[in-house]
Amino acid sequence: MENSKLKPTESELEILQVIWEFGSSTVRFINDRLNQNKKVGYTTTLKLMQIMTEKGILSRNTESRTHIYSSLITQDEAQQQMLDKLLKSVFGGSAKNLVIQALGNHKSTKTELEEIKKLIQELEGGEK
Amino acid sequence: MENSKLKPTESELEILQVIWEFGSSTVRFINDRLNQNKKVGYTTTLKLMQIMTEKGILSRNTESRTHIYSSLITQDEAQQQMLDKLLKSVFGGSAKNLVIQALGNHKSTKTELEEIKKLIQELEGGEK
DNA sequence: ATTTGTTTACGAAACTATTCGTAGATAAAC
DNA sequence: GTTTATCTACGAATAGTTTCGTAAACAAAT
Repeated sequence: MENSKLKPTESELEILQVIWEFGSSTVRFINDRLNQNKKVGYTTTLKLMQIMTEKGILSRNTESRTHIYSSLITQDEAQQQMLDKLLKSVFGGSAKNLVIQALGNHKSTKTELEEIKKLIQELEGGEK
Repeated sequence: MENSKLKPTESELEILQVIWEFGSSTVRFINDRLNQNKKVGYTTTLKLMQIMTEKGILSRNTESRTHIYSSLITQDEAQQQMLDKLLKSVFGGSAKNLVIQALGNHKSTKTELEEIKKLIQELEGGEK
């Protein structure tokens, strides 16, 4: 309920992704990771992470000289929030359309499809 | 293949949504629509639509004094593109996770769920 | 014809996001 | 202990987005 309004920017999401995948990290580690995809200066990443800390997206442990940053928002929260936004802004609020696009255009394994089917069964059971 | 790189901003999406829903429109019409949700000046909307035209997101018919704007990108294209981005940036590329979140947290009718199940059947049939 | 209203064009202000250079502190290497 | 490398802090430049005021052209109303 606290951070319900937080919407990470593009660059901030890239940083969050690293933390979500590898856990709390240093600026160095994250910057190295980012540089596997595109060139970005160390102080750029540092600055971004400092800003994110001010915004309440990250927290940091400053005990040692090299600070260690953690995410204050879970991947789940971010997923939920951004999905909501996309749903409203581009899919006219229809989850069905979104799901159909997602399934239709991105290969999913048979196992994955089975899992989704199972979920649908449960949902159908739960609703009247 | 032309506009594959176009990523509409927040405000631009709001304008596109109106055009997608009602078809080619004037600035006046779109601005009135937008003002049903939030206050926004006429010239603000005008300016945005002019910029969108420069970017190649909209085209316009200037025969009469009151210009008529059309979208150069379809809702489908926008959906596909933004879904891709969301998938990569927040869902680690897993369409399954995205679908599960979408279905789990947004009420869908039984009919909708059936349609999705049908789609999955087709997909399973098509794949080996 | 004059006033009033509507439209486009233009420019610039306000705000946000992104980038990085420089300086100073601390640690590591020698 | 001096040099070298690494780190944070800070400020500022750049770029992108959003906002709107003003002016000029034109149309409608009177």
